[in-house]
Amino acid sequence: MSGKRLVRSGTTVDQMVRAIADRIVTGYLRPGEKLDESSLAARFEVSRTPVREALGQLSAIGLVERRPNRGAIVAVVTQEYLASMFESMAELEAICARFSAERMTAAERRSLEIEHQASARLVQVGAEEDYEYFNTEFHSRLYRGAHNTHIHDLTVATRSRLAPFRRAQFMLPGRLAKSWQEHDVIVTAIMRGDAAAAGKAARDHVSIVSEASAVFAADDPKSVKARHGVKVPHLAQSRPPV
Amino acid sequence: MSGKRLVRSGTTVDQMVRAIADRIVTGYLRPGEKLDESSLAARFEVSRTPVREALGQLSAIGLVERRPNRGAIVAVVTQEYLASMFESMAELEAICARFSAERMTAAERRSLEIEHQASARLVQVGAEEDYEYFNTEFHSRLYRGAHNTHIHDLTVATRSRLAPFRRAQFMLPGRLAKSWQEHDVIVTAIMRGDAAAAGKAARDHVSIVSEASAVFAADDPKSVKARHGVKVPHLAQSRPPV
DNA sequence: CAGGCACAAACTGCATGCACTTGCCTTGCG
DNA sequence: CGCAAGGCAAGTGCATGCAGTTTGTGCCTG
Repeated sequence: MSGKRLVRSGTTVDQMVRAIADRIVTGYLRPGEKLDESSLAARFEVSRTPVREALGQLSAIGLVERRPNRGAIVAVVTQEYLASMFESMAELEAICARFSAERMTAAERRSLEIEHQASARLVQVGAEEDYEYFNTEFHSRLYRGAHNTHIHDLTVATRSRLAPFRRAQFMLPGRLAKSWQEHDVIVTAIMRGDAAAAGKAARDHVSIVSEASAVFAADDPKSVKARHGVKVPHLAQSRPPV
Repeated sequence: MSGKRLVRSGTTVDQMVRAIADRIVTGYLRPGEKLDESSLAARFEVSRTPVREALGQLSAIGLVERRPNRGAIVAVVTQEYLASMFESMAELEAICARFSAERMTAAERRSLEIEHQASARLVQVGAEEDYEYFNTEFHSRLYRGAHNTHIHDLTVATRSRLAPFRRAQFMLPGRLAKSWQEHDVIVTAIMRGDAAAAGKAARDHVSIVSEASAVFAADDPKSVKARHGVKVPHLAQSRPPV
């Protein structure tokens, strides 16, 4: 029984959405795990109603899967769907990088470069956790630098859905240096205003991450896709891992 | 009033989501319009609970906007955010077209070509409504042809959010012929397997539609509350972080 | 006469209650 | 011993009730 009042902002439903989403994105709740309304309600000391609404919203954005009359589970992502998300991510990042190369203000470019250089030290000392923070920040800058709110939203949403699978690559040796060098290519292209090169570099960067993570998919035949209706993933990203 | 929708599939909440989303996407409910829980509940002859849940889900996917303790309204899209959606749409369609050019099966290519040719007649006789059906079908084929479920989802979602604004262009004279010709460029590129050309053609196609529709945005807070003007630069139209 | 101020109506947000569905386990029968 | 039917517990889905908040209106005051 650790967290009760985790976040005090917003309505109870909002808090539930954040709390549950956070647990899914961070991997604390794993794909396929059952999400019992009563248990969650008891766990967070609220009634079932806000929990229900939260599950409905999470289902709408694709983080959980709801079977009518049969409860909700953390969305199971098939190998195939995971691959499609990584590929989408590569394309979305490529778009952001392209736009960033064309549209970032002088101030944005400066910040990007400065922060990027600052993170170089972390690579040398092998500060994984701290680097991760800079890494998240780096990508966020790219998304914002595109100066396109909707692309930003789509990218952030996709990124957060990939988060549980991305953490897999933490342990790969030499990843930090490699990541930094890839970032460096992107930054250089952006500073030059070379949209095409920035796009390509960003796409390649994600593709490499993808390969390192793909192993962790559950290639369950149960598909999370194949559903009707408007399904619009919209999820702002959660706080960087502390 | 168009009578209640007695769709028997799914739960009451699902029906509400579909019913309300439908009214928003088709423009029957307009941006800024208030969505009163009690009224909707009475209107559809259910209790407030499923209506509430539906509004929550629609809010999660961005179709409606919720102000805590102050009710829900159909999401108001600023000129700027609309532009960002159209631009995103162009990029997403470009991706789909590129992938389609590379990945469509022989059968998919054949169907695409056949249907496309079939719609040529409709242009000649000026059958707007019928052409619209083929147009939708055409784009859907592109999205599916990309063989990437997540990109498909993102694209469909974005498209549905743009639907209310897209309908504006119906009335432009000569649009049918122009649209068909643009489709033709895309089809030709896909048949050739020329990904780059297909992508460019698709992007241009959307861009043109965008110009025809942009006029219909509600960029000033005239019909809506002026309080919406308080916004942070980049997160102008974003929903509060989940 | 303008500008609050307070009260009231309306509405949202959450809790609770109840009916119905599902899955499991028992029990009876072949 | 296997299997099917029935009943039971657990859990979901929706309705309703109540408390807290917001908003509109009329009155009071300067």
